[in-house]
Amino acid sequence: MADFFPEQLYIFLQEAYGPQGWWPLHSRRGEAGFDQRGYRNGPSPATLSPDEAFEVIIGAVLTQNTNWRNVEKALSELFTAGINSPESLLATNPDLLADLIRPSGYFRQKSGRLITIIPHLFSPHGLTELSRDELLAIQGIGPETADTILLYVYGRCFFIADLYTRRLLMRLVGADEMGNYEEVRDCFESRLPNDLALYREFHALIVRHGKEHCSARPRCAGCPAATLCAYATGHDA
DNA sequence: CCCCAGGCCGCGC
DNA sequence: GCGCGGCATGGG
Repeated sequence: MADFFPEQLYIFLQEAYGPQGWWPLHSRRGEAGFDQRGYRNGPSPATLSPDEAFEVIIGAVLTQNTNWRNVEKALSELFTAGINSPESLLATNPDLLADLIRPSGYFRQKSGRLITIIPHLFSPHGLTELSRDELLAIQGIGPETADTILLYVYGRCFFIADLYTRRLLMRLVGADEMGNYEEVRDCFESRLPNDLALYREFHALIVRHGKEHCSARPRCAGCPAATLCAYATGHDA
C-alpha cells in the first residue's frame, strides 16, 4: 500500500459518480432535502439529531453482511410498527423485533444485538458519545459498525475499511500489498486531510463504485479507476 | 443450482 | 493473532 494515493482515487470516483449524500435515511425518503431512497441532496450536518442517529445506528447493525435492499425492507417493517426511537425499540418483545427485521437476515442475532447496543448509545437525555474502544467493547459492534457510528453519527474522521474498500484496495495495489482492517483504515487516515465531508463522501463513493464496478465479480469495462488499478491491467478493460 | 451482500462472535490453534 | 463455522434473507 506504500504508493497508494487516496486523493487521486477520490478525484476519479467523484468525477464519475458525483455527490452521494450518505448516510441514506430510509424514513425521510421523498421528504424535502432527500431523494426517493433517502439519500440527502446536500451534505449532512456534522452531528445528527437523535431521530436520525437512531436510524443510522439501526441501519448500521442491520446491514452487517447484508444487502441494503434487505435492510430497507426491515426498516420499513420497524417504522410501520412504530419502532422509531430507543424507547419504542426497548419496549418491544425480542421475538417480535426479530420477526419485524427478518428480511435483513440473521434476524435473531440482530434483534439481540440491537437490544444490547441501544442502551449504551442513548440515555433519557439523548445520544451518548462513546470512544472507538468503548464502541468496540459492546457486543455486536465490530470495527466497521464502530467506524460507521463515529463517522456518520458523531461526525469524527474515522475511515470505514469495509468489504468494498478492502476489495478495491486489494485490486489497486495487489493482494501481496494488502493489509487487514486496521491497516487499511490507517492507510487512508494517514494520507487524507482531516476533512469530515471528504471522509463521508469518500466512503460513499467507494460503496457506489463497489456496486457498479468493483464487486466480487468485477466489471472492469468503463471503470473510472482503471488507470490506477493493477488488477485492471490485462483484464477486460 | 450457485454466489453474493456496507460483519461479528466464539472457538481452536 | 489468524482462520473457520455459524448466523439467514432476497436478488442475480
